[in-house]
Amino acid sequence: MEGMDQQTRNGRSASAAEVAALAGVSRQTVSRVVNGMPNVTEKTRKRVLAAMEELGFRPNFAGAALRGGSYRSIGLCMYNITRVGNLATLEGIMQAAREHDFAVTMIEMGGDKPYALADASRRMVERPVDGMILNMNRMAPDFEEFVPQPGVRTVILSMYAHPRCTTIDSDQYGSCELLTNYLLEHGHSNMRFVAGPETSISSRFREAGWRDTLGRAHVDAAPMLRGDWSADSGYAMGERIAAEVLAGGSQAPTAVLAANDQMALGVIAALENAGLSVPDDVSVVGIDDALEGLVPHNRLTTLRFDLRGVGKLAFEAAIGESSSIEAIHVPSTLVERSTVRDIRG
Amino acid sequence: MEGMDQQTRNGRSASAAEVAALAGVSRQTVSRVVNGMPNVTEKTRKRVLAAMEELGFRPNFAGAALRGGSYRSIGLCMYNITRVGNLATLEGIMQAAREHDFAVTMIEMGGDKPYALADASRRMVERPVDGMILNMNRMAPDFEEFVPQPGVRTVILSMYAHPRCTTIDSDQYGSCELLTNYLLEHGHSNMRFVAGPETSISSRFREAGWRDTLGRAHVDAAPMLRGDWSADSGYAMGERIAAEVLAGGSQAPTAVLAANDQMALGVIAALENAGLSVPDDVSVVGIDDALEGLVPHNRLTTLRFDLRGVGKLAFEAAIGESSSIEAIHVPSTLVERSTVRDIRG
DNA sequence: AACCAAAATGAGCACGTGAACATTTGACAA
DNA sequence: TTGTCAAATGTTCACGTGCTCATTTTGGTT
Repeated sequence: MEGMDQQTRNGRSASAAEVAALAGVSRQTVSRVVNGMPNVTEKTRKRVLAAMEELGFRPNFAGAALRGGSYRSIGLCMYNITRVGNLATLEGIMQAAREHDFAVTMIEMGGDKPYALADASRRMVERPVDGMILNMNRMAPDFEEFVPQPGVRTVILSMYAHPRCTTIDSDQYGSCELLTNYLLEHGHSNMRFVAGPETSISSRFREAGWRDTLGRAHVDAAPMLRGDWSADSGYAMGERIAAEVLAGGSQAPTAVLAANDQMALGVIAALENAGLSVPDDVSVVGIDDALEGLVPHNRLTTLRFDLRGVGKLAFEAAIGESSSIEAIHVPSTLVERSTVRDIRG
Repeated sequence: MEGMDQQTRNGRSASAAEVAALAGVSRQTVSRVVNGMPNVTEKTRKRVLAAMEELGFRPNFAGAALRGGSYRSIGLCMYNITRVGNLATLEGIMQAAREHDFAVTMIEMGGDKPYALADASRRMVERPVDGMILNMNRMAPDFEEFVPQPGVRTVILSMYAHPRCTTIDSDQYGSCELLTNYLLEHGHSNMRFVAGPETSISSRFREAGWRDTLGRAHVDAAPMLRGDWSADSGYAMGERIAAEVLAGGSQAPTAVLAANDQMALGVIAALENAGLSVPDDVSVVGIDDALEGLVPHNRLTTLRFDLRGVGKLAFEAAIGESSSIEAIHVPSTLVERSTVRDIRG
């Protein structure tokens, strides 16, 4: 306990020079001990460590960085942490950072309107970071012409490729391609799609994946239903779908592809309330695999993104030496549970 | 566009000295322009700004911090970002940080076992931070004897008071006190409590709040049911409760207090599956208000924590000049929906 | 004892900045 | 023109560190 409350001169913590003076060695020897370099006698090392302990020595970050050049930290600019996907990505980034003994310096862009990448980049670059990851969940107005700060590797989380920065995202398009094919293979040629809000880029790519896949299979797409990601909006669309099913006829859908799990949950609730069975009457699939632990008896067939993988790749691209610019789409995995029935033959 | 791709010597970005040379002024004048100090001719200022633009000047963070002392950044050590509560708190912290033009430097503690506060503090303190917030969601083994790093204001997110650090948390104890009284006031003197896992501190405080409140009201507490926060564990407990209700008798419960919303959801599902009605046969309340948008027709009466408020207070305590040490418990708000029935009289 | 190589330690510089202090410039009144 | 004073600009120093290079010490061999 002793030596913990010592008043350090001037409010700053002790410097290596003071430790050196107390231990009776040179400052350089202290530096060697701190950095774990060889060529220090065990006896000397102990004396220095004791002095460090006594003074509560904290290596000055600025001094080290000024000399060494690296901050061992990457910047992360987030638009909206609350969104589930962003959170898991953040976790992937944090995990990779920990493995490399990096810290993550975060800033959040406020307001509701999409921010310019240049603004985020400028704010971030005045911080001690070795690289940066910019999250862009709505379309940034300056996406095409954005030029990253020289000397700071910049990675953008986006489905779109960029001429000067590596971009990374879950393969939103491919996810719906996969799910649509999955439903087609199970005999569901008449399906409904419940989209997310128009403003969301993910939503647009998911919709395109669904529409294009149907097109490639020469199946006509029924008019799309639009929700807002919430379970209640899914419920509302589910009521419409239930009416179509109950009305019968050749146009009656046999399956629903919802652009996220919450909406899928709403759709299922509406169908069941209308007296229909899932999957006996209608099959339903969602996207995100976000209901784990949240809902009892979760049985929704859905798609899981490798968001931690996205975070990990983003981190590695941000600190990587390779100057190659790539557009990486991380594939997702189908999670088969029991809301889809095979109606072939 | 011009001047954006210039090769900076040695990989480092241009220094103020180089800007000064190009602009034909002294380095100090550049410094004055950068920091917006007065006493610079408009003509000179323009020349300097042009030179900065041309060289892509980025003020060296380390140099400035070395001289100035402040990093305008606070450290945040998180145990598990994924937990819903932690996320909202993080958001509160980020928002407050943005208002003060601070960045947040995060590190995550890995592994499953509770980490020592001293470890987190040591790892954090070697980063450029002016203060730090330590999140402690399980009991840290060194909580009582922990001594914060000198010169770095340290705030702990915890229900327990600490002799040397300000602590802040949502009032977990008070939350269950409030809900228990709420149920009692509505005539439910026979209620069941579905607790979270034993390892969780929040869970322990919630349980104590429930138990003590019943004690103060001289009402006997029925044996506690233990879940693990998940909806499925709530469902399992709900089945037991349904059996008790259907068995009838004076010991049959009329209400359930679940320690979080997911478990409450599971309880409701089990009760309804057993043919019981909520709230006509049994009233149910949860805690967290975490189901918004996630579940269709959310009607759960629950309690909302002011997690953003917690984050904001934590940030302000971490950068505050006041050296007073407090234990702050942020109160929560009852969210009345329709899963509780008044059965008085 | 004398010598030598290797290990341990020390001295000095450079990093880029802000502040205190010193100097120059420019405008205006006498 | 000259003197005066404030504004503008320049000079020097210190911040705390890591690296390079110089010096001292150690331990073993002849």
